[in-house]
Amino acid sequence: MAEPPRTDGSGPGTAARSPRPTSRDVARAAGVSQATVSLVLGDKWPGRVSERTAGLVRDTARELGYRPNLAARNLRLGRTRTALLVVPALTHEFFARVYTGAASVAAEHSFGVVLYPSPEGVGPARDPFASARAALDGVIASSMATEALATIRGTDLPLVMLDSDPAGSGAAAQVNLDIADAMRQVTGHLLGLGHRRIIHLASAVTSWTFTVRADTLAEAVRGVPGAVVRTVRSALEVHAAREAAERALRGPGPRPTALICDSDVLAAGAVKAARKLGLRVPDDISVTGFDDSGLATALEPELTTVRLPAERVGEHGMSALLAILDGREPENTVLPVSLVIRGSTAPPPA
Amino acid sequence: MAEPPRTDGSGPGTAARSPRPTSRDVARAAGVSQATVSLVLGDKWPGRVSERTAGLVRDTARELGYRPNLAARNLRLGRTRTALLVVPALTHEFFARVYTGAASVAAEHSFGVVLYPSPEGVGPARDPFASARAALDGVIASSMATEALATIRGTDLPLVMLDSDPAGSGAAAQVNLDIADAMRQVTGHLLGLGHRRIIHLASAVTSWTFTVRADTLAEAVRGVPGAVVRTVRSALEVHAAREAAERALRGPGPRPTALICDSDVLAAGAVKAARKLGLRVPDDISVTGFDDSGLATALEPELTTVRLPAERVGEHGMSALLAILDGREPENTVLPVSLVIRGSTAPPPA
DNA sequence: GGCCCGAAGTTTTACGTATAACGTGCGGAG
DNA sequence: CTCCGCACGTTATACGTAAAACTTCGGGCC
Repeated sequence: MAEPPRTDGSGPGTAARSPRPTSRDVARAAGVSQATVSLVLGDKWPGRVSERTAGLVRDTARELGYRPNLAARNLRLGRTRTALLVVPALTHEFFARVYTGAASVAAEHSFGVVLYPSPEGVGPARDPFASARAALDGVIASSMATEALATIRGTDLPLVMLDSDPAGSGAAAQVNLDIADAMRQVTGHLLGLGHRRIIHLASAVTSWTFTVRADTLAEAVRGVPGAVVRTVRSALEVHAAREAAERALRGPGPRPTALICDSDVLAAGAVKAARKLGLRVPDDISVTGFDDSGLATALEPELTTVRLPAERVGEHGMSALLAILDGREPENTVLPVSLVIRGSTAPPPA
Repeated sequence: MAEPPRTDGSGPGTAARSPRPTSRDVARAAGVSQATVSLVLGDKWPGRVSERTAGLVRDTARELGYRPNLAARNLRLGRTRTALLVVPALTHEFFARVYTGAASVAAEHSFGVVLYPSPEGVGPARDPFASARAALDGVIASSMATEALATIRGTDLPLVMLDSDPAGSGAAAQVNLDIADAMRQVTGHLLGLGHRRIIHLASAVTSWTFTVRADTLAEAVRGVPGAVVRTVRSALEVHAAREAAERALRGPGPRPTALICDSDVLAAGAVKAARKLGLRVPDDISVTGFDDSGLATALEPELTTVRLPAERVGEHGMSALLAILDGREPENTVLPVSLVIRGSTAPPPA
């Protein structure tokens, strides 16, 4: 015979706890059947139960402090109204904002969002699904979280990809940022100011967006006489960026007059490198960021940067997933971005 | 009779999906009973099943792509190995790091962490538990997430509080940062440099830590001749902080020579305010931060700030929760902090 | 030979919920 | 009066898993 959960202290999760009341307890206390309780509390069958009984049941449930057992409900329904969001790291403001957006749309539809921040560096690459500890209805994954993608594809869960190659991502839907446009705007801005020697300070991670950025940049300067772009890569961290930028600025030949950075963090490093070399920003050298994170306006001068609608990415991702789960056709979105011109860019020195 | 989940498209979450194989399917395919499959895959009863059979089952499971249904497992076991982490907002680096720490310890024990970032401003205060969409074993909550606390206390879930008043938090365990010591270190550093007129730039949210900071600060300057601290409050945002700091610096009487800020974000605003008033940092005015977030080293000068072991907070919080669930006595921790002296502090002008 | 024992499975059960299927009175229409 | 239909409940299942309790079989021991 199966035994009830005991308080045998045989491992985490087995401590004694006063057992939560079940719908059956509520039923007993209210003098109705368990089904009636379920009917009332689910209130999706209007008129199925008389107001009198319904009120009684609701009161009883409140008194007993009844909370439906989600595990049981999930099992019964075969779905969980829970989505997995796979991102590289939450400490990157962009992804924290993506989560926020996704969670807010989810909440509107009584969905939950559980995170899988793929472990950086340390620790073995774990199984996103086991780690989530929740039965999932679908997955939203950033293409940046490269390690986890293989595992995810191994399931038949509906998948929405964020910022991934539109061709062959294997996802049921995609939400992309118009990165190419962003790069065109940045380049246009700098070329317009008169810059010709440009450094592209990029993240060390080669993802789809890196390729797009580099390619767009190359194409944008093509045909502009004297314009040259050199790509330098760095870890996504201020100090690493400072060193990379310093090396680049110290390189042989005429000094570049502008730095296009793939994130505000990298831009912060670039600014520090410039200062260290005695260059004023923006008088001697222009710097652009990417993300329009909190950093952008905290720095001095404030960063000219590309504003990314991070929350929108999460919202659209979640909406697309909901559409899929609903049997509707999901939208593939390309979200517009905008260049925010602040104080870190100016015409190059004469 | 109960019906199986249908693909009737009657709402989100009902889309057609190839049904996942169950342990029974694996059993059938392997020619054993369902119980055997469970026994093998749970592998916690060594020797219970012959190696031959076990291998067969494992192979079959792999072939079919079997993944245990967590909802069913959770129901059966009456626990979920899932904890809820309640924080104000993930976009604050500190809390993102707390999450990271908690999630890493959780992962080591096959636990999951689901987040409840209490909605800021917009939206009705939702039910953290309903929103989590997961059956929970316990809760770790920051005292900053004031709104959600009442709901949480309404349950009998084991609760670990972060940064809350040691007296009467109602939690089974606590993890605190030694905020008082931090404030003493900061004040000592500034007083030692010769500062006497100090502004305390604090967050607008009145939580336990605010009280501790203000009190400690007041006590630290007590008895130091001529030393005075004035508290100014601001939203946790660069621009708001800049304005608040500017107002404070423009106030009547001799100008303060140091600003103690309750977060790096506030410090960034303070630095901007100083610059706007034509004051050099640190020559004319000193500024200290709190958190040692990415901002601290991105700014120029780099911030003298209090380093908070955010990840440790999450780790200890999770460990304490695991201890409770395990029936062990949880540790109440007070984590040490350290002052990191960088370039934003110096002796006051002569 | 009788008996007990361990090994290796299998059968059975319960977890708590949602809902299909099934009563059961009562009022009104024919 | 009969019978239908509605309003309001109740009964009975099934979801997939873990594990206790039971079965079967072969061997060792006295």
